[in-house]
Amino acid sequence: MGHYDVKREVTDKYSLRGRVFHKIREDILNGRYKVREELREVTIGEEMGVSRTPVREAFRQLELEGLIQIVPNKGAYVTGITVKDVGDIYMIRSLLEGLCARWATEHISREQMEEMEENIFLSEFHASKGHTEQMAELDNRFHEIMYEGCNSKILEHALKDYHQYVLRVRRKTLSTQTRSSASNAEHRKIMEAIKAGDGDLAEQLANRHMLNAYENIVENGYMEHYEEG
Amino acid sequence: MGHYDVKREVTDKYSLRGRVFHKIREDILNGRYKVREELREVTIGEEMGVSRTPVREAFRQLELEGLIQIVPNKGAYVTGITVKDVGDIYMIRSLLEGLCARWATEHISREQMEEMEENIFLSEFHASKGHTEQMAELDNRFHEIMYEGCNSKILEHALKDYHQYVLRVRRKTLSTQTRSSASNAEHRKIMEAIKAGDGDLAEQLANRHMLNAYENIVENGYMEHYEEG
DNA sequence: TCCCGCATAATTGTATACAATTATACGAGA
DNA sequence: TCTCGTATAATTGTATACAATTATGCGGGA
Repeated sequence: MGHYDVKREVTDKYSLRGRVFHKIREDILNGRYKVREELREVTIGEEMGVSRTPVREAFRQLELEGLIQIVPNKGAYVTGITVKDVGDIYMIRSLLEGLCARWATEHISREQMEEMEENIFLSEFHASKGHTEQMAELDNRFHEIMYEGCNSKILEHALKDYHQYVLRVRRKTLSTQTRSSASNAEHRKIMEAIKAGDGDLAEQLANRHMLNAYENIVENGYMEHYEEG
Repeated sequence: MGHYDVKREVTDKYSLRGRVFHKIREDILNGRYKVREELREVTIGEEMGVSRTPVREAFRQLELEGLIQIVPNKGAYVTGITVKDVGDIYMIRSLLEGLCARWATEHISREQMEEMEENIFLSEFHASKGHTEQMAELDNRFHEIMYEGCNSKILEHALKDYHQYVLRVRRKTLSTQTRSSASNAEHRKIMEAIKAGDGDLAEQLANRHMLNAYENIVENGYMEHYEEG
């Protein structure tokens, strides 16, 4: 997990290596590359019209992110997210989102607070209309606002990382109306606790929010196509 | 992070990139390269008698480990840890080490348990002799055993990351006799809780262990030469 | 048929050449 | 003297060539 440095994350996209990195990452998260699939340097290079050099460098980064595994002199293989991994991540997130909510209570800016309120307002509107796509987008954004509002680059980066990592599962989860509405209600309560300056409550609610999301995933069998763990 | 992992860690050291990676890493942690110092590809390559290619790949890995920062088209700079970063990491670690201890209680293997007991035995021996170097090494190892024993690749990865990240501070901390002894005592209690199968207690103790370590750092001003946050 | 060994191909590891970008130095003009 | 612009050097980014390693296929022998 790379720490901090927002600047780089942007600039990176304009180098070939950065583009290769982001593309492979997306392709893995979107399921284009299957688990255990071997990624060849030349093949990917040809696909993107670049040489092996930037591809190799991207591989090294992807390995440290845990998305692929490089066996020396052999190749790069897509690592799978197991059912257990998803569970672990939700447990970890439960703790960290709680901490994040607590810190956000202390450090969130006026603008961020306003965006959060607006986010919930909009979510409730789209919920009443059944706009699942927008709701999913707003749900993601709610968490990002909180990450940014906690005033900790380290925690923000860690949470964004995990958030990304379980994106495939989340997309499915939020497509169901009932969970999405429940999620909205939980967001509102978290927001209100942050606004009221009640750090303990905010932490507890954010904590519970993650556990609820995970329970929903398990109950509905959204992980059925993941690896056994 | 599957079955190939161990092989790679070993083989890695016999590739040029692996050697470069480990050497730079050591040099940064040992303070040979100062914060904000620029690392040049050719210079390091010449020092080690290799070309830029393996050096560049090592840089990409070091960046994700958070030890250096690469500014596109400019260079690689040794990153500084801010005082706030260290604090944030210890708060995050407090939560995650707690979770790790709880999970270790449920999943630690017989061999790992034995190594943990041996670790504490040895630590106490070296403490009585005043061998600070060995004590620091054993302290690090204690945590790694717990990380490995929690049976979660995700959590293990995250904790090893943070562990490594604050290593520079830790080396100073553990060089003081008093904290080191206190740390030993806390390790023993954690180990006993794990062995007794008391997950709640193990979590609580591991939690407290991190907070104590952090308090010690703050009280003794070990972060005075770090960046302002 | 099965298994071994060797030649060949495919793939990764490293070095080098060249392109693009950024830093530096120096002189002209005010 | 100071500032700006340009030429030059230094450094990183990418492509390509070659070396080392690993995979593949085929023939011979039991």
